[in-house]
Amino acid sequence: MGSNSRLAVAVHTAGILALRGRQPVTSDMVATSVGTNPVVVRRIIGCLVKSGIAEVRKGSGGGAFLTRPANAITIADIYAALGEDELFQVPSLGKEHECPIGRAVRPILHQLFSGAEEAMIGYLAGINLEDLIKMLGEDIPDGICGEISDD
Amino acid sequence: MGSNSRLAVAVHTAGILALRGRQPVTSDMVATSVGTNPVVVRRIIGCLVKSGIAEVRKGSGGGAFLTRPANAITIADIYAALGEDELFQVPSLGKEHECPIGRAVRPILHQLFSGAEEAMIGYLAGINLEDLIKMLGEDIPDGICGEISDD
DNA sequence: CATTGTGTAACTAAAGTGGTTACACACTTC
DNA sequence: GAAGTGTGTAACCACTTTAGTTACACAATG
Repeated sequence: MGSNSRLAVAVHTAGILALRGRQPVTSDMVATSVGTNPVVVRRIIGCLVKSGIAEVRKGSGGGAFLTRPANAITIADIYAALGEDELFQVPSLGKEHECPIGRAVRPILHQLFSGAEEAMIGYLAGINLEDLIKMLGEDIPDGICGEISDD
Repeated sequence: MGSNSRLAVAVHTAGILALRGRQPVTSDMVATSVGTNPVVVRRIIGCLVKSGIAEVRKGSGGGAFLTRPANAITIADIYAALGEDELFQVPSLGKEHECPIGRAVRPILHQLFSGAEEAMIGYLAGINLEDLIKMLGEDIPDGICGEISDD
């Protein structure tokens, strides 16, 4: 694709985990809700686990759940968990035959782009999972895809 | 690649045009400075022209030049000129078998992601080509890759 | 009219994602 | 301990995007 829907899947996943509290959620359930494959979800959840946002219990009755309360997890945390490359790349040049302007511009571009990325991350840092759930509003159903309601 | 170095090329290109003022710059010259192919540069310049930032004169002695003073062109203008997709995509789901949460989450994600992109663009809008040139500092040489100095 | 430079098409190559299948391993539960 | 459940991960395919390159027609200068 080239286009990143990874963050969408990750936020969606984390949102579900937040809704379910300490109830473990299987990758199958999340996949059904997101509309993708369980393996795709597991790859994302793996990122969340690696950065300490989520935890996974294996075996029967297992699944993933958040390690922190929803209001202690920002979207920026989730973004960082994915470990994406920089938004904009500055192509590296050959060492020799380089234009002096070309050489001078590159560090400026780096600075510029990292500033832009910071700005974006700053925005994401201002929203946490609890906010997200609140934004979902009243129409949150009790079950994920009708499969489960609660114990 | 998947990674966007297009913005880097575009900003680099626009920077050179800004440095050269009304002197037309050929795609060959820019390509040498950027370290890429003239065609790649022409594709980028085409975007700049389409959005009114630059103009192109064909034929001998021709090339591209900016239509506005450098301080009237922000990096956000250049970013917009490229016509990139949204930074983060929200995957579209099949219509039927959709989880109610899945359905509720998608518009929230859209809102979230466009907010993030706005934040980034806002940052880019705060920097114009004149700022960029100033950042280059004193070590701006007089020529692009030593080929030309001035008329 | 010759030269120069753009615009564009066409093709190749490389990389990232998503989707899928398959299977070993861990953990729970009985 | 045995069975069942769910994860982790590898392997592979399909698709998309981008960069790079060659080639050539067309426009404009001089």
